[in-house]
Amino acid sequence: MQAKKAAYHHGSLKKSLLAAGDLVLMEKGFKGFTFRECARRAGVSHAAPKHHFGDVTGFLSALAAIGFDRLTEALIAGIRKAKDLDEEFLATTRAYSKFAEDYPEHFRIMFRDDLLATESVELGLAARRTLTELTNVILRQRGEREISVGELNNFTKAEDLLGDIVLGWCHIHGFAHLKLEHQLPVVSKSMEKRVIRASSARLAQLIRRDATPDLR
Amino acid sequence: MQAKKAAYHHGSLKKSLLAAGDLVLMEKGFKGFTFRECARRAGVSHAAPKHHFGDVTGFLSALAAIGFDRLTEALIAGIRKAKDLDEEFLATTRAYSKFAEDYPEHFRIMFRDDLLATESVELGLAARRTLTELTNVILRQRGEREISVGELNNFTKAEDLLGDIVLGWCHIHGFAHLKLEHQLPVVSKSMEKRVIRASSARLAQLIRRDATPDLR
DNA sequence: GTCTCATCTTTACATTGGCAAGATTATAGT
DNA sequence: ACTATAATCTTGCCAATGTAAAGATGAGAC
Repeated sequence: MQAKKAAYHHGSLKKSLLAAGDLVLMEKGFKGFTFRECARRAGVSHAAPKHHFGDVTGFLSALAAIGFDRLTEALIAGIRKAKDLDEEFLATTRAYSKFAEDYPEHFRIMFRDDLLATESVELGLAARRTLTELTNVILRQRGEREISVGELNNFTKAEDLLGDIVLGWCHIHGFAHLKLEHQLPVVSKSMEKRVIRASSARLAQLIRRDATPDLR
Repeated sequence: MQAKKAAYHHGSLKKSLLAAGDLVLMEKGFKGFTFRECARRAGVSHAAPKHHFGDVTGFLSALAAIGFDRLTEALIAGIRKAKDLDEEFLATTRAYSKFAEDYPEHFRIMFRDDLLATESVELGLAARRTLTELTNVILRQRGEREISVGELNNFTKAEDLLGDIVLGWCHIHGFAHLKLEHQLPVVSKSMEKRVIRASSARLAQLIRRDATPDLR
């Protein structure tokens, strides 16, 4: 039945470990996340992961990269559904926040500089892909052309654009984070929805107004 | 010399443990934060903390409460230095972010719902004191009278005020968090300063403009 | 066909959080 | 003042963890 018997050399252990870690993170949370538990699920000894990820930091970095990729996809999917610029910024906020709710433990490790190997190129790339998507949201609000991941570095050097990115991202991220950690003064679900709708709309208007002041 | 010899009953163990935990958190970070290490520093056995804090969650909650108190103080101090409303919102953003930099590990556990005992009354109170301070920042921007901690519940029921709080807090918190975890596309220190100054100013203007549209 | 090296296992160790049972002493009741 | 009770703290224990070292296995190069 199973293609891979109990071979001494697993064959695709790295992938299996990542899949296991992904599940453990979702099922048991970061508290129950353990190198040994992941190894058990992958059907190997507890010392096996070392050759593929080094220490726990390296392993978490790989999982965080998966998280960023998933966030990027969630943003793209959310944006696609929006039918105009007003809706798009709100949709981005919602997609970002929904990701945090769907993958809370991923979200938490993704933004834990002390737990990650910041030199990891795949993690850096994944994070930049997400940032590129967010940047493009801002660029569309400003009525400017979109960019690719490779152009990100040049574009963040423009101070006014960076200002809008910070303005937008801080709001989006802050909302998602505060909501995830239950720090928002929640009165009711429906009110929260209206509030974030209004906030997003006002912020989007601010970005567009300042970007094209002559239109008003 | 030392007032308290090696008495079987420590006398003020709870305080000593909190002080020890505070130090451990700052010196070793959350990774090196250990129940036993804190007990060692307080000069008691490894099982002593249980009677005062139950499990680690309870202990962390107490430390998080200290963090919120410190944040509240930092906000008040930062706000005091500002000489007008424009500066005040920027000062709040800076004070909030500076706190995250000064006490990164506290900041991290303060916003980790899964690690804290959400039923802790002292933690809840400390968090509400911080939120009250932030609310008052918004209220002053809107030209309305300030509130005390006890009034917080009533005020967050007003949808337009809550909208402004969310707008302001998400920006302030998002910036502090993203900066702490090194996710902001930083080009240079000076540019970052200018960017956050501009962002804060624009947001403050937005809050004031919408609150008093007749003044424009 | 042999050699080399990456991959994986086994064993070992220091450390952790939590539990349980015992020691000590503060406090309250009489 | 004496005693009982409860709170506080210690000791000893357990299963589990991350990391390191040394050994086993087998894939691929030559």
